[in-house]
Amino acid sequence: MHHCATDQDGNAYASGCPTRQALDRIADKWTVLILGLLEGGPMRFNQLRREIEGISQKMLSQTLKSLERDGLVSRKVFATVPVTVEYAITPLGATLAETLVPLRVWAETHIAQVLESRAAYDRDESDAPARLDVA
Amino acid sequence: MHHCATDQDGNAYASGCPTRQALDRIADKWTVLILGLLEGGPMRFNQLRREIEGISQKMLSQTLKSLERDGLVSRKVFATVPVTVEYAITPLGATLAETLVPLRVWAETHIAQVLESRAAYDRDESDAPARLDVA
DNA sequence: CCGCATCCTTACCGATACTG
DNA sequence: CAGTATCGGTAAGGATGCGG
Repeated sequence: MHHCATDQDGNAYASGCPTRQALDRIADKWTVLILGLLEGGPMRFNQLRREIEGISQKMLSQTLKSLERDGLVSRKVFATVPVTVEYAITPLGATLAETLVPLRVWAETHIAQVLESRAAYDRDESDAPARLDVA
Repeated sequence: MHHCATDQDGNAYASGCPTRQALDRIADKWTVLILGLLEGGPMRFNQLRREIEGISQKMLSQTLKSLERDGLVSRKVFATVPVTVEYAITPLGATLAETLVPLRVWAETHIAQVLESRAAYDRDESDAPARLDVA
């Protein structure tokens, strides 16, 4: 694996490397979810809001704006009586969304193992308290 | 796309859905980078620290611990004079790391377009401050 | 060498209120 | 309906120092 093309000083992941930049872009609570939804077709603001449980209006607005800024999502306004705004994924955004499909598949097939491991770890922690603290 | 198996109320992404849980797991600054490095073979603590530019000792320690807790990374201690600790990716972690390869590829091939779009957006912003949208 | 504990500053993000 | 603006609590995370 070659990691990072802009590697200047021997580090696999320099701070300005494309992987780091892409990660900084998508590594938040909502970006991937929004991209995943828009992959299925254009949606309106409050439609997205309803679909994504727990997102605030502020974060949805903010995330959509940054996605539009980065050319991953497009925004179209319709001058209807109460104004209508439709968000759609761009071709560029679609290429990104595609790379994230395996992640969703992994989640559905492996997340149970993760949760199980986590529970086991926590159980051992409380069984052997003398190891780290208390005592 | 069917999105979420645990969808109870019509939402595509319920808060307890596997995709959300997996996202919460990897959506941080460092997890994906560490997984990517360990995919190439076991590494010691300070070795990882050197490879990942900008990570603090605290975050590396913290992230490794949570990865171990979730069964994605294993930790092995060698009782050498100054103690040696080796981290390795687990089979489960490897399945996750594999799903993230397309993301790194995407980053290297498309991040330039994103940055370009971002620059164009910011340029238009300052050119036409009174403008809201394009109808 | 590995990693935990503490302090402290920042930024995230939800709640609320208000505009077009 | 589709946002923006502001406030404030909280948690992420860097810096430093200590311990095994």
